[in-house]
Amino acid sequence: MSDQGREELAERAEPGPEMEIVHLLRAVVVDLGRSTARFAQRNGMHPTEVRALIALMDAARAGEEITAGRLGSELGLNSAGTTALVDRLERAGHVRRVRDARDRRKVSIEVEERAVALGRSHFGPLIDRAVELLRGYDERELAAVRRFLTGMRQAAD
Amino acid sequence: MSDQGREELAERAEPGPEMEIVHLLRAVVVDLGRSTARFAQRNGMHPTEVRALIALMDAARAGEEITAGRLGSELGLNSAGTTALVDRLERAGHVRRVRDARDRRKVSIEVEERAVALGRSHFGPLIDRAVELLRGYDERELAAVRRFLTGMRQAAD
DNA sequence: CTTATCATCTCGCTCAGCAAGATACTTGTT
DNA sequence: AACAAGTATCTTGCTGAGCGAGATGATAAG
Repeated sequence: MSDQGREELAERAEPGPEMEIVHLLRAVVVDLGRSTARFAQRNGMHPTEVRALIALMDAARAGEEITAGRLGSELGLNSAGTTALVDRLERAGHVRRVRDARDRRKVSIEVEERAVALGRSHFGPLIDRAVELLRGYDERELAAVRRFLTGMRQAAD
Repeated sequence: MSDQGREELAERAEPGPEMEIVHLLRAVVVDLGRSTARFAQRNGMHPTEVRALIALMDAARAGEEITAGRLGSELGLNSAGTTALVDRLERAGHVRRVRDARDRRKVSIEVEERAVALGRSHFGPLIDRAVELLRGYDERELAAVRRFLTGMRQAAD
């Protein structure tokens, strides 16, 4: 037990290459957050609105219809907040409400082309840069990055 | 010009292993954000307050004194918002104000031990998991992850 | 000693998000 | 068919984070 304690202490004192990467990942998360906030502000949006658009585009890419309620729970908003959010997005012309034909209580949210283009204009270059970087990687290096990110994703729960 | 357009279209249609990793990184950012939000809520904090604590601990690790003003600009808040933020953190006992002895206009912010422990209780396991994951990596794999993260950080500006 | 500049704080306001409840539609039961 | 219960969204009134403008206190320059 006291050996265990001493080992842990030593581990904290000596950073090592693993800790460097942990801090690097945190820095990436912070910096991407900042970049997203800048994008939001430049376009008169709240960060939550950007998060909503990203969630909507993700769903669209996966071929899923997304309703107001599902969007809200995805973002951790209650129903009132969700309604207000969709109102703002709709007023800004980023999104449109479509009443579901089968279950007319449901409202599915569709992203306007305009919003997709806007998002691409900001995140496109960033994505291009990432792809460019990764093109120089061989199979084992790609696998290493993939494994690390997948592991971090699971650890976040 | 139309050839260019067709090529671009083809590139979007065929994702490739690079795009998979880009989406994975985005997912990690989103999931870590969610995890941070959960931590904030469980402890009755606003996300901004958590961001502030992280910024303060970063500064402390780097051995820098951080003033109210510097913290505010780090977080993109104006002076009024910064004062309110520090008020809340101080009231919750996460932080204390210390008037600078040399320039008595300045107020440097110091993190209480309690807040450090709280942060460790949530992010500690996540960090441990990351270190554990990376222990299995050889030098080239570590370098690949490091290069990718560093590149993404630079691209975020 | 006066004026300019800087760091922080105070005041009044705006607006995102919450809690509670209303409205509209669907499904199951008798 | 009629009614009750459940589900999805919207409405209302409120709390509180953050902003703009300006006050206060401290330092620096003339």
